[in-house]
Amino acid sequence: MPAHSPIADAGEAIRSAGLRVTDSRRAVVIALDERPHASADEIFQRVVEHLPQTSLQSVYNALAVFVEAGLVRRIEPAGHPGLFELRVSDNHHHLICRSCGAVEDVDCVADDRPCLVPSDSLGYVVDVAEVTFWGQCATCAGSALA
Amino acid sequence: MPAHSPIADAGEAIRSAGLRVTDSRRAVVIALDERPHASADEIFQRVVEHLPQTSLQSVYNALAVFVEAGLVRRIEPAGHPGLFELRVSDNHHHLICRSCGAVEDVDCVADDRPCLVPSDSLGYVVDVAEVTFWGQCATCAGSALA
DNA sequence: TTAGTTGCAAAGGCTTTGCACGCGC
DNA sequence: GCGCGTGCAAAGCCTTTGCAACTAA
Repeated sequence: MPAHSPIADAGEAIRSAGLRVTDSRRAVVIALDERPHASADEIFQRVVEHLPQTSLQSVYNALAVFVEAGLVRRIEPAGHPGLFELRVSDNHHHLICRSCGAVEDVDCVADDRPCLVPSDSLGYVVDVAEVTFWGQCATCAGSALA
Repeated sequence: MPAHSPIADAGEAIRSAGLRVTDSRRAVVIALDERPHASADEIFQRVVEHLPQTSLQSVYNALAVFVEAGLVRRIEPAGHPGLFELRVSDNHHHLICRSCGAVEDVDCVADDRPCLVPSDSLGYVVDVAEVTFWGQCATCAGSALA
């Protein structure tokens, strides 16, 4: 398992988003950095390991604030609890396994980003295009020969 | 408001999906046909107008069965209750207003469907690509000058 | 007839809210 | 010191589940 280049300074990331730095918030950022596409509960489990007195509500609270500040992005696979991911700047999409719920990042198909422009914006001011590919991962597709 | 060509025969649509036809199911299909992108509760409200004894659970039940049978598609805008739509055959995407929650259908950008193929499928067997454009509708963008 | 559906009720999961104490700045 | 953030608790919303009576085929 790669060291996936841990975040340099979680506190700095939080501060530069204009937010106050606390232990729990730092722990949430680190947990999210270590494991992208984690659910609120998974993040909570990880945070508690280091800060046992942390509450699940604080994690939700931190996540809500991060999403608001644009530090974190929330994705919600239909039928599964919401997932959170740290990286927000690049334009990537998601590949989700219907069977096991695994989530993978994939880059946008073309560099002129065809997916980012709707055929008719109907007067809408569009800021984000979210693309989700649904299917089965190699493992699940292999075990289910249906 | 156009008559949006009401569904010819709701019962037939249900039957050809291999399902048993009941009053509530027909009412759900009609409600969905009259108002695409409706939530389970909205559908329930409409169904109750004609079939007062119908329960919300039956609506959920019918919707679940329809989704399973491929008659209905479920979309879930982050932070909002799940929405349901009848048309499933064509390849269209959604434009969602963050402010008022309005949902519009938009066609896929290109006819060779660039959005349907991830840049790297990582061994996944992809069956559906879901594209959601987030933004603000003309009305909301106009009232909020932020 | 017979299996599939309904209606009623209750539980369940995920998430948000309210309030007093404590900590970052 | 001031105000935001935390922790604890409880409520909230949306959705699913269980079971007896009913209805489509």
